[in-house]
Amino acid sequence: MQETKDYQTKQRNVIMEFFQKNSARCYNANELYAELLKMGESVGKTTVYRTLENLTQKGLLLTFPSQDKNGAVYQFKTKKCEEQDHIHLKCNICGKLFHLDCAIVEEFGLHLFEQHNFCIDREKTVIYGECKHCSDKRKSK
Amino acid sequence: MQETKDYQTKQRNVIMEFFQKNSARCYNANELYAELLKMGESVGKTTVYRTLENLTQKGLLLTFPSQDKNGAVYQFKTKKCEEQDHIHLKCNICGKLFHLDCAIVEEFGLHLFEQHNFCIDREKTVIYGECKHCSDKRKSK
DNA sequence: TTGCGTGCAAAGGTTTTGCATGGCA
DNA sequence: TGCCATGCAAAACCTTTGCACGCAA
Repeated sequence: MQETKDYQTKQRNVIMEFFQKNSARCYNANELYAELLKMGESVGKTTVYRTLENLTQKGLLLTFPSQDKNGAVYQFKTKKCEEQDHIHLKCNICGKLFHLDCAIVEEFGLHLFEQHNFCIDREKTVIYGECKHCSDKRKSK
Repeated sequence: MQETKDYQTKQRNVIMEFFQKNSARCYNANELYAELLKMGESVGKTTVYRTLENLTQKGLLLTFPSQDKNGAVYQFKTKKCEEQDHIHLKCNICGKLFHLDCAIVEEFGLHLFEQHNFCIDREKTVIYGECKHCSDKRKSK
């Protein structure tokens, strides 16, 4: 789509630092825009969008298609994400992302491939559900 | 959100019949609108949206959040979808939906729950990848 | 007849594009 | 200096809402 040039600009650095510091959760374009404003680091909304796309293409951010009406969300791609055989779990309630880094992923993928002729795309696949924290909270109410 | 009343209207029937006849793949609102037009069964776009929501609420359609920029996609919910312990596989290439109806789903869910404290949401989770048909086609090129 | 369903027009929200200006290398 | 990045305004989309009219029950 767009070439990946690489000028080191203030805006790009600010956004990248923001995601690194807040790597536990994901943000949509608006939230990011608002957070940057709050920090006094105003970045135009157009630039926010273009930077999000650019960083995703470079493999520095993960992009999740919107599950609600608030648009796609973005999250810092940690070292863990580079590891081959893991998959993402995402909590419907708190939105937190977990890395399922376990032999079962390999087993599951192999089973799908051998028994069902389906080759899983680990990058794109996200398993939705409820994490322990949110499930405990819900039950204690 | 919206109450689920149930008037039997021409538009609703047309849309429902369309999905039943084309249950192998999914359509977004625009595609559905265009297909109906092509068939000479003009249905207003507003009605298309409202009907898609209505049918989804009634459990007659599956709704998948958009993976691309073309909006959410909808597909007929076959009898298979009612069965408890299955999960959806979706091919990135042809868009076809498969039903993984196999003991491994139960195993996988149990493992996630017991070992990782994560309770999978089978309705919302879609496993993306490449189906045999598309993978064969790609390899033969 | 009652009240939901329909569809037009318009609004709302997210994301993209055109274009002049600014800033990195 | 050359060229990409930025950001404003405007456009392009998808989707929802308001409202008057149509139609099923």
